[in-house]
Amino acid sequence: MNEITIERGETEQMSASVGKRLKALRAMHGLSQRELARRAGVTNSAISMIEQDRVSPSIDSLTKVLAGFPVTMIEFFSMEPEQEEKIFYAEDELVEMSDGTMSVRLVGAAKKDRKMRVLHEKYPPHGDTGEKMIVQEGEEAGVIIRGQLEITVGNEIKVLNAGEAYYFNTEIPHRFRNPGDEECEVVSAATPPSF
Amino acid sequence: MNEITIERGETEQMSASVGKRLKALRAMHGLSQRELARRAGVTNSAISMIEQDRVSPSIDSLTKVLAGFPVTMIEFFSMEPEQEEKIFYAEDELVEMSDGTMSVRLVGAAKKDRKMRVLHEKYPPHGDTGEKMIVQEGEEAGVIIRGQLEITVGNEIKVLNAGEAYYFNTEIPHRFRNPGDEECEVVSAATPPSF
DNA sequence: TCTGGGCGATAAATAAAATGAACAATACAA
DNA sequence: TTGTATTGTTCATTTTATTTATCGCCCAGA
Repeated sequence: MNEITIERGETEQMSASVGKRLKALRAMHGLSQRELARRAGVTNSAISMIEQDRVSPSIDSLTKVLAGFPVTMIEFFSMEPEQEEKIFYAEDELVEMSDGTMSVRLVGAAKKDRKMRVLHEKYPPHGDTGEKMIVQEGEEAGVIIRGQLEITVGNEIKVLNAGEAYYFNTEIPHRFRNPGDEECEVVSAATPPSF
Repeated sequence: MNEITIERGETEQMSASVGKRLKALRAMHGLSQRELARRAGVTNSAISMIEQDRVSPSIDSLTKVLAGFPVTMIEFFSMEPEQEEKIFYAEDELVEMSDGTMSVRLVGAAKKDRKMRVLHEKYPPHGDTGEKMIVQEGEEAGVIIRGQLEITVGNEIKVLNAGEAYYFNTEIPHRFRNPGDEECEVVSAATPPSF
């Protein structure tokens, strides 16, 4: 096998950005290297070296460092060094995803790499997500604002009224229906976002 | 300072079970230490030592090892079981998290290992999350149902009215305030859940 | 202008992890 | 039985990470 002589660190794959991640995370929390070092029980030098990607920290030391925030290992690796984007949305800026019958407005459509799908929904009288049950990996929750919503989850059915709420795993087949003669208004959130 | 002589590995916190995790993962895949080592491009000795928790692997080498399956760092640290739970919540079943001034009701409080924090909030006139800005890892979104809500995110401030919405990263310092004389009703979602 | 303190980076010394070459224990075939 | 793999482990050595002690820089305050 013809090996190429490489600079240290070239093998890095996902851990390539450990330094950048840590630096960004520290900036977000407004801590200096020394302050973080003190909280984490390591030296500022170690943090300096890690942030420059001049070393690949051991699980032990990275765990210690992250505990200084505190942030878990999972959160750390899930974190995407991101930046600026749209924050506020006027009612007509919410992306309309109407399928003809009901009104569905997506919050944060402009946001790249969203971790949730938040919707402002309006079911017309007798509006329905359809006969065939929905199945997706993830979780969904919502609050009924106005009117009534019949929710079927697995073999459970319930009509929720204004002020009531739900939270379930979307792997279970489910369906939403407005059984009343009045429009039903709902705000829901789901993760991970299916769109 | 009176140090206690400790066995190596006593400092371990969350990384304490790295060895067990790896061993279990390898068993699941039916690989020998040497076979995994070959795929991962490390030595079998390293894997042996890691599985015995006699060393704390560097991010570099653990990444290499996990690539042999392949399994991501996140998946590795996420390995856990799950179960069933409550789906529907009456209005008075939403867990009240009032801090005196404003009404905050948590959807899905009973659900273990929730990935979101969905709230039905009611800000009294001039209700406020306080002077000191909130900073947390994650994302938050919401829809204004009734009244007005002034939201400060970083150095941006905006008053949102009924039907308007927001979506932003909670690492950016932020604050919520009801500037009006009317109660403000909001449904919000955040991930990961802070409680 | 000087001083002191905090900042991040660095060099040399030390501690720890990864390698390479063994080892004993097991299993299985000749 | 013997021989030959394969398993996981151990140890000496090499390589890498972390600490200790500094450096130069910038800035607030005397």
